[in-house]
Amino acid sequence: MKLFAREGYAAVSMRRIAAEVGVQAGALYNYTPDKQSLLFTLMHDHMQALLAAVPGDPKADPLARLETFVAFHIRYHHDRPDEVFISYMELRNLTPENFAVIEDLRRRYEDVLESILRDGMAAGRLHTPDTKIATLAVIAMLTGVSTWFREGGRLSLEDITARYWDMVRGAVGVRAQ
Amino acid sequence: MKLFAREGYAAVSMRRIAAEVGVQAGALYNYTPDKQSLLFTLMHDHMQALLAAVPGDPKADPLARLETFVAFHIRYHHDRPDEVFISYMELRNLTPENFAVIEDLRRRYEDVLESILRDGMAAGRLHTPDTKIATLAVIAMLTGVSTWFREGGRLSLEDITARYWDMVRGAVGVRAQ
DNA sequence: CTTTCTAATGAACAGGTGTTCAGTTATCTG
DNA sequence: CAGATAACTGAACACCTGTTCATTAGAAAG
Repeated sequence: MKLFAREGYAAVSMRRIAAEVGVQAGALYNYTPDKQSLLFTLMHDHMQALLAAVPGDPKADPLARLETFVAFHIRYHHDRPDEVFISYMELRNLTPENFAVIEDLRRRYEDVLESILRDGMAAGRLHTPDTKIATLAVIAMLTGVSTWFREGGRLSLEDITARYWDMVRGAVGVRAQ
Repeated sequence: MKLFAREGYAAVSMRRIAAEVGVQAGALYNYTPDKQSLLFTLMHDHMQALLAAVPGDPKADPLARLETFVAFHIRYHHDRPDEVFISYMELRNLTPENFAVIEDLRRRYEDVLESILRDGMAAGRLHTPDTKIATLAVIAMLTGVSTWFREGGRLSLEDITARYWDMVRGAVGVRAQ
């Protein structure tokens, strides 16, 4: 995972992976049928864990759920930079069948946010003309944090989360109280 | 560019590039000193063209400039999917020196948006506690369009641009008139 | 201590990698 | 037309690629 994240799937050889864990290349094939499965397993495990971890209580207040989602997304992605990086960068190195599986999991994650936005609309707590577009925009915005945030900078992750919560509220038309 | 965008720098060989343009691999070296320069030139040209094309009249109304920037970013990136994809995905395949050059150009592009936000704040037309964070959030949000937008879908690029202009306004705290 | 089972090695396979360069072919100039 | 310049080929270099497999080493069980 470290090597794939740092240098990319195509640029890392099985021999390098083997050296990293202290064996010869042949030994890897006791654990994976091939290199492709290695990549797919990393991405699949990550997406499964993401879906299992995302909080989603349909009975709670939509705005509270939205705030929870924003904080969750930023924190979860921040804590797993390698997994996140691979899952966004190495999609094109998956076989079509494997790609379809990951795409489906990703869509299900997006659906969590879109449900929140739809419930928020129904409850009149927010106003956005297109919940699908808003979902994609919010996720792109939040995921962007992991491309530039580094510990020890001007702002803490809590500061960042507060700023993004402001921006998300504005973007999806939450009226001031 | 097509091959790098579609399959990735590391996965494409000089022989494949040569075949694509109808020559032998050796002939490519009449035009580029090495493969790395090929990648760097693509990215460098793209970033230079982007910076040359971005509209930025400092005397105009900040809100009008912001709307222009949003429409420009979406349109410009939509029209150059391969360049955009390479410039975001292949950063790690640049040598450190080349990476620094591209990073600098990217920062200069971000500065264009941040200037607009700062002027908007000074003019009291928008309200965002951190223009740097807002800049990164807005650019991530807008760039995300090119990862999912396909011609002929439910919405036209003009529809999308209108929705994103709504969301950007909300995100950076533009008060309703 | 021997047998059984698991796990790792290291060589081999068939092919691919970026890059160089002497030699050939094509194009342009006078 | 000949001469000069430019462009391209194709072989070569030294090495790396994912994957397989007979053989060896290590650990667990009886």
